[in-house]
Amino acid sequence: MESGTIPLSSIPGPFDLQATLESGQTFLWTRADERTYLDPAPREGTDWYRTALDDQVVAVRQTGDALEWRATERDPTEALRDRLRLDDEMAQMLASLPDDPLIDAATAAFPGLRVVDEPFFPTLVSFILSAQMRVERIHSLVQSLGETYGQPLSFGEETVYAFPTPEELAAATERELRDLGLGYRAPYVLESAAMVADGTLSADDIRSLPYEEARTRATEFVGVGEKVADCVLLFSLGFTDPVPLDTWIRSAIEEYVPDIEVTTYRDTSRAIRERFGPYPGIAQTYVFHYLRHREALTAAGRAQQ
DNA sequence: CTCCAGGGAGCCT
DNA sequence: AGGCTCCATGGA
Repeated sequence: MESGTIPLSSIPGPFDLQATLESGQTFLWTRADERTYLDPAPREGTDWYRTALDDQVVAVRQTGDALEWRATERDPTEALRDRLRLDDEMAQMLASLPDDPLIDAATAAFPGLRVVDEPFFPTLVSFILSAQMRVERIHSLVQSLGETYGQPLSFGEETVYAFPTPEELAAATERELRDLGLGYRAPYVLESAAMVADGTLSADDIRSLPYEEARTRATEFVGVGEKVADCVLLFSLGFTDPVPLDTWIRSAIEEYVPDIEVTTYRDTSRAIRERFGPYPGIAQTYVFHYLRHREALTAAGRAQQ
């Protein structure tokens, strides 16, 4: 077992591991203590979060002045920098966001939240599952897929499962996936996994296109409409434009930006991106996380007084 | 019991 | 193109 630290001083701008991994962008990490999302972290830093990363198990936690890591085979620092976008100049990017009351409140509530850059296929499947599903349950199902179809990797005395490859998942049956609890999404996952496995549509096919064309192309996957396509582009393909228009963001537009008429996805997206520029996806990710937790934040604020 | 969840497919006009 | 309806499942 290897171990080491990444000093927070080497990361430009604020960084918040818990907010980054528990804000519904990625469902590939698990908290070692199995507590639920956004339960308070221990005093001396966050809990350990684990994932399978490049054929080894990596665990990270954040302390007062560093990211500590443990890995079964080799130093994962470079991979962590890529996935958690540790090299982004966050202070500069946050300062460049428009001066808007909602964005200001969201960035102030969780400074250090970063938009992740996770692998394409697990992200595609995760957000196919996300249709009409709570964040916590998406996480539970993604973990179940790993435990059922993914490769086991030892982590000390414990076992961590990699997310299944397209081939491994495409070999499942609809009956099995329905028994796992995927419901009507089971055939969507199977068909899209087969499309990736046989090369019908790849991450590179989508990545190379201009944003709106990429979004349309991604909807060729089964179970992927414009909203899910936006999530995949934002959280796994490096696009900074997507503003996934889910129920939270749509209601936020009606409440905070009433002059934007919510019509078609394309036109609403264009209008909100104009307001959220120059990094609409980052602004959206902050706003989504803030909206889902602002009641708790308000309650905590009252408790402190 | 009802209602709802980071929506999308299929079918209708 | 835009508007319906149905879709599984679990938790509040």
